[in-house]
Amino acid sequence: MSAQSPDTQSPRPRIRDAEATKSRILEAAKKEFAKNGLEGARVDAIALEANANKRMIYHYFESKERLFQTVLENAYFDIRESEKKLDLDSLDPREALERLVRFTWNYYIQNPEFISLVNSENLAQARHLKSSETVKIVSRRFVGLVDTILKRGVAQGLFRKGVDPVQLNITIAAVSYYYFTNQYTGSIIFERELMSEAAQAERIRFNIETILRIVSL
Amino acid sequence: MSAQSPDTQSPRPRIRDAEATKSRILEAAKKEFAKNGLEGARVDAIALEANANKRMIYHYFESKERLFQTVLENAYFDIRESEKKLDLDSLDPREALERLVRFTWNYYIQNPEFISLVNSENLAQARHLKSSETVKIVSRRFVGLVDTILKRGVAQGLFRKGVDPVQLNITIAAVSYYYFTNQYTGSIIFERELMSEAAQAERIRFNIETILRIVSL
DNA sequence: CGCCTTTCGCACCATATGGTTACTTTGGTA
DNA sequence: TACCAAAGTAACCATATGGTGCGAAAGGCG
Repeated sequence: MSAQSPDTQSPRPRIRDAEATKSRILEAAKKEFAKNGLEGARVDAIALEANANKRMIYHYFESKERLFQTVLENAYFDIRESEKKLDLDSLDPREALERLVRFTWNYYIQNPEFISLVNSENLAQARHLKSSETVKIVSRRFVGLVDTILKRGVAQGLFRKGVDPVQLNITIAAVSYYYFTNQYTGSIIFERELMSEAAQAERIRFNIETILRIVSL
Repeated sequence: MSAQSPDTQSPRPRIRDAEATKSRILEAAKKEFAKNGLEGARVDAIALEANANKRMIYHYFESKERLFQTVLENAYFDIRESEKKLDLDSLDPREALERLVRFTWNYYIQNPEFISLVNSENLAQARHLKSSETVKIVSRRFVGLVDTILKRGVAQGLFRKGVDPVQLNITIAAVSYYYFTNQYTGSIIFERELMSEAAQAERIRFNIETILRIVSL
């Protein structure tokens, strides 16, 4: 990089961009909260990582707690947005379920912060989510997704009747979520490298089979 | 309460009981770590709850980190001890699986700290468990449990062949564990009281059915 | 009984942490 | 172009926190 000016100590002109700064803070906060939990996360570390001044965090987000809340709400919003793009209604019900199971897995892989954030929120007894209307709204659509698939499967004589869509939903999340969130203790207890490519492929297969067996006649 | 003596400020004679003190500290630590996580837990709070002096914690356990490690190892030891008492080998394979699923559920209900401790340890990337030989040993027996049931089921023509006992083990834990650890966010997202007696009974039923469907022919 | 190891308690420390005060700089606009 | 609200910075603060130094008392043992 060449010298921009012959200044003795060019105090690089501060760029004013509120949106960019906010977004850098949010990204850094997501990382830090995910890595160290709500209590373990350090506001100074977030400021540093975001390349922002700590004061800005309090300026835009009021407190560490509220920053966490914003990060969490965004995380829920993002996963539900991704689900919207799945277009499951055009698929055979069995394939739709399989795609949903695969999607869940891949989302956790690509967004490892999500699980950790949710864990932190549960440790906090969901006190940040209680007041969040957005999360409730986006979640409703999500539950409807599986319900529709189930109904279509039953109508086509592919699935058995009486499967509770909420229980199925929970189970679809559970079989992937548990695997990831307990990957460290799991690898020790089962004396098996759970995160290798081979192990992952095997687990996805098993999960798809599990979910299809739940709904099968 | 009557005055025990006419002393001006009877400094109640200190009772010396190392084992009792250690055990009170461990119990208090389990509670505090489970409630607030490894980072959120406060050593002062543990001392207070244990009715012990903070100095004793460092005397017996060296550091907060090592105290956590001890609590965690004990927790794993306890759950494996309980499983030993299940006597699954005398049961019909299907009933053995059902009993194991029920046991897992009940254990989490009766020992809510367990899940939270394991979550904390995974946030810490299992760094406290890595050096623990005891955990590895007691875990081995645990995996063998399901393997035996599966083999017996296959031999009796009740279960299909080729089910990986580790995958099944993980799934048995997953369907209960996820439900509990995400009970707070879950109740919001699914807009349903997940911890009512009725909801719990329904979930146990669903879990048993899920596990039996995985192994069925 | 007197000794001495172990258990226990108080006061204290260095540091880290969430949060704030007070100030400077930027850049859109009247 | 001068103004001023908003964006940004640095130094600072009160407090909480994990961890210790050191002395006192308990009680088993010779």
